[in-house]
Amino acid sequence: MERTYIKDLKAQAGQEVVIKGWVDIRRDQGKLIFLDFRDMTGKVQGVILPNAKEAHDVGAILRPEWVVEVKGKVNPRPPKNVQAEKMNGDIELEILSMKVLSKAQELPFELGTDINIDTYLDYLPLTLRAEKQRAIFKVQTVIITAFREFLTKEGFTEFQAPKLIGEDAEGGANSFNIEYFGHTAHLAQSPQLYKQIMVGVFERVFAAGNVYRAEKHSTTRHLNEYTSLDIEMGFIKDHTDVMNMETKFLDHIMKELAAKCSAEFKLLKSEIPVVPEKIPSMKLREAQKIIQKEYGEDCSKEPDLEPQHERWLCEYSKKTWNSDFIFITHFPISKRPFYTYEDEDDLGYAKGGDLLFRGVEITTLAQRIHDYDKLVASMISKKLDPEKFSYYLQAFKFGMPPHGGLGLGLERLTAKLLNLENVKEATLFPRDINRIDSLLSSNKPKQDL
RNA sequence: GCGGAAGUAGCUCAACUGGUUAGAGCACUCGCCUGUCACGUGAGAGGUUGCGGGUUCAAGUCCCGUCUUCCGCGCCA
Repeated sequence: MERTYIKDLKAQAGQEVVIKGWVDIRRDQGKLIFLDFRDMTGKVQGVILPNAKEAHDVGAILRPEWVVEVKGKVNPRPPKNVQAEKMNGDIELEILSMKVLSKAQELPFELGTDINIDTYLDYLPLTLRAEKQRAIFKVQTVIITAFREFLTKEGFTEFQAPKLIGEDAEGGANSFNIEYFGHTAHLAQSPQLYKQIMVGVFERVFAAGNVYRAEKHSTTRHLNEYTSLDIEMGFIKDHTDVMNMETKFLDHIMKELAAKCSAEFKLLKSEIPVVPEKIPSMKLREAQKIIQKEYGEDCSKEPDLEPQHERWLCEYSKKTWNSDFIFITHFPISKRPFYTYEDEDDLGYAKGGDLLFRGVEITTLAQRIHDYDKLVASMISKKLDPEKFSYYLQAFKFGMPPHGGLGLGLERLTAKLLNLENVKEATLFPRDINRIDSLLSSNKPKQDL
């Protein structure tokens, strides 16, 4: 008999069907045993009636996470037992027979109960199965898909940026070194240089891939491996074209989430933000004045925003313009990377900035220098050796349009969208300073093998 | 790297100013239960209180060292 997915059971009322999945919960009442089953499409309650002897024998030994094949009859529930708010709350599967496809050991904890984050991370192959985690990563998939859809429609071409980088790594201090056939190579900190090269090829490009930062930070918003959603576009007027493009793709993402993930947002008790037609935007110096006026802290001499400042500005933006988003532009050019374009009308400051969302920075964007001589001069002023970037510089030697782009931290966006306390909860298998799965964790729990 | 907090049963947590045999809920084992849906219910098993040293008649509790984790900061997305 062919497998029926749990979401389709209702249409099979009165019929005998076979479902396959996991045991979610067992409620054993002796003569009556209730079992909730889960497959990729949903959940359903099964009931073993007293006369189903063989099914009863199997049902009595089943435990959570056992994998089973169940033959049963789809029945409407007795009216007083209907649970209208639940999926399949008006039907149940009368279990006729069951086959155990795989047993599960005793669980270290009940799925879905509160556990500490280190326990959560120690047991990811199990904890990721919980309803909350599946909701988080479904939302994340919808974000990526919507990002792809929108940009493709806008004429962007997706490309795969290399993760193995030679000498021309942007920074150096915070890149991972790897042994590469007798040389030292690096893991990519960003697809930046490649996406600029690709502007020379396709004008508009994007990439969604992992990047690596060898930074010894330990916060709820940092990862050593994260997913960067990157775009780069040619023939722009200035950085505001990039800001407008980001506004539009964020709007599309939020609309897709509203259409496809309302149940997930409800489960995670979070609201889908509205993207204003024009996201509030101000220069760093204006933002610093607001901080002084509203919050009484003088940070006007600082070249950057501190995490507390970012939280304040988001609070202010929400209060003043009812926006969860705010752009802060024109950071000192001296603090930005060598390829950043200086504003001719505001010398010393960058044509670009950050996008803040619900208290954290999720994007850095800018117009880039497209003139070969200016770019080389900028490298030299930053004490970088143009020789090491000769490969990248070819793109500029051979003609590049004015262009700009952005990078968006997928896990930060996901975490803030869903009110998650730690960005690690928005990462399937987070890498941090003391964890690659369990490999770096010296006091991990002893596990039965 | 710096600062703060914490480490007690498989998990989540209690245990007062040091004082009987370190407790509870969930999970687990063995029963009872024909409408549960976090089922209920009776009993049971489960501990080197992270590790090492010290003070004390007595240490989960106080002191020193050490390891680990979480949170904050710098840096960043």
